[in-house]
Amino acid sequence: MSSPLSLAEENYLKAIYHLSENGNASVNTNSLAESVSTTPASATDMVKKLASKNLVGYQKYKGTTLLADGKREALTVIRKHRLWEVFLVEKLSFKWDEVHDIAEQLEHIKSPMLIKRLDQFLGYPTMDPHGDPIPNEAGEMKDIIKASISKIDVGSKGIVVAVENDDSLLLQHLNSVGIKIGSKIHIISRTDYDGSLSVSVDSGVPQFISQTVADNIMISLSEN
Amino acid sequence: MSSPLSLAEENYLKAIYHLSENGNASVNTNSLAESVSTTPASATDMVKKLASKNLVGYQKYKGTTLLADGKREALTVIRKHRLWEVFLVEKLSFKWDEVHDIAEQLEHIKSPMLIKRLDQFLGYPTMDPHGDPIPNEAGEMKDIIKASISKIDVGSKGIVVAVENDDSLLLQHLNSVGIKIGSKIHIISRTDYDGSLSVSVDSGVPQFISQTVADNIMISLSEN
DNA sequence: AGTAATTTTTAGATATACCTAAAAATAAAT
DNA sequence: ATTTATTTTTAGGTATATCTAAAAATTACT
Ligand SMILES: [Mn+2]
Ligand SMILES: [Mn+2]
Ligand SMILES: [Mn+2]
Ligand SMILES: [Mn+2]
Repeated sequence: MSSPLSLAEENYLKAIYHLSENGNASVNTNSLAESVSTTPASATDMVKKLASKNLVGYQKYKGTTLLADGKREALTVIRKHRLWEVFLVEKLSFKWDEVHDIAEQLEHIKSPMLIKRLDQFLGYPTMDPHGDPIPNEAGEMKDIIKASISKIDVGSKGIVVAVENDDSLLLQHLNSVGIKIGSKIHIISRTDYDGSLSVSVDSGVPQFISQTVADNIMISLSEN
Repeated sequence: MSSPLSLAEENYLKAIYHLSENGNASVNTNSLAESVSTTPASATDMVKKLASKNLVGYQKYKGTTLLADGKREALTVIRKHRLWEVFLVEKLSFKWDEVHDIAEQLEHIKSPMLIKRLDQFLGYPTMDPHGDPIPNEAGEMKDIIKASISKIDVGSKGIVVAVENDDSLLLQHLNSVGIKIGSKIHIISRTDYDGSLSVSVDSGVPQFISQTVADNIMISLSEN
């Protein structure tokens, strides 16, 4: 039916998806243009083309919304992007912050079979190295909770997505415990009396974390 | 210095490399056009552009030759293509004959680090799943010998690249021994008296192969 | 050598995805 | 309610990589 999408079309759909907070809100032309690093004039051109393919809804001066097909395409690209990021970090030992640009290229490879096999090879991950959820083939993804580890159930596993304090003493301390953005955290136990935690970092031996420190560590975990 | 090559430019350079038998001979416009599935007019246009970038030598009506820079670029693309083919077969369980089209896309991903890491992840392979040699970072590759397993030293390992006989009884027999195009063969021992062999197929238990059968099995192995 | 066949190049167009500059519509401010 | 500022669209172009049709050069054949 529809010709395969070009790299540019895929990037626009993905940008619209992100800017519309998961495909709900309407996106204005200037933000879209900025998001794909182009001019508003070019964005208008592209949005018209996407509208003619029934991927987005568009009315002059009124913004752009994803239609069902466009949302599906966007989620497919996001799925590929995040799966490749997992591959790069888990299999090729890239760091958390080195993978985005490579994934921006890999996300456009066209082969449903490749993605199926990659997903299997990676053990069907539900979260990427940045703590963002990976859509399944149907475009569904688990809800992701982002919260301080001082407020999360014992037994939970997640990825450090932020440290809410740039005190260099704190950062040095985290360094000594091996906690950094992208670390995998497993909450082993909590002492109710003082709120201190025992956590495993990147599958290592349990580490003691005081509540003061725990308050600053934000992790991302998928519900269920 | 030079702007990154486009996908089209990379494909032309690769085609010129293959058509010129490894960058030596000169390539005529019609074959080049056919090889990249385009018209001779388009090939002429592209060859002019590549010549202006000093990647190929070109004189009207006299054909095209790879220059040093063009050959280097071609070999980089071929290296990437073959490494990705190994990845697809070894890690994602694709069949020998399913990987080419996907590798045609993956070969254009731009990231020297990615290829370095991929190479390491794969254990620095020297041959792709089709028995073709993988150039190293400097563009050098091992010589590949293609010969019948009845004429190859005990201890050698290689990949089945052809079966020189389409007798259905032979093919059925090979099937029962698990030998097919792309199989990894390890020659365990040879009985001098009748030329029969004991070989391991895809790292399995040793199999008995008579000389009559062995004569028909062509494998590809890297010299060293 | 002269003609015919083939190969290759040029000329002129098309589609994609950009751009700048100007016009039009919408939103904000007085 | 005007005026002003911002956003968005249109108009007109550019670069890449294609195409077809026609011209030119080379090669092959009597
Ligand atoms: Mn990313
Ligand atoms: Mn990510
Ligand atoms: Mn191939
Ligand atoms: Mn190959």
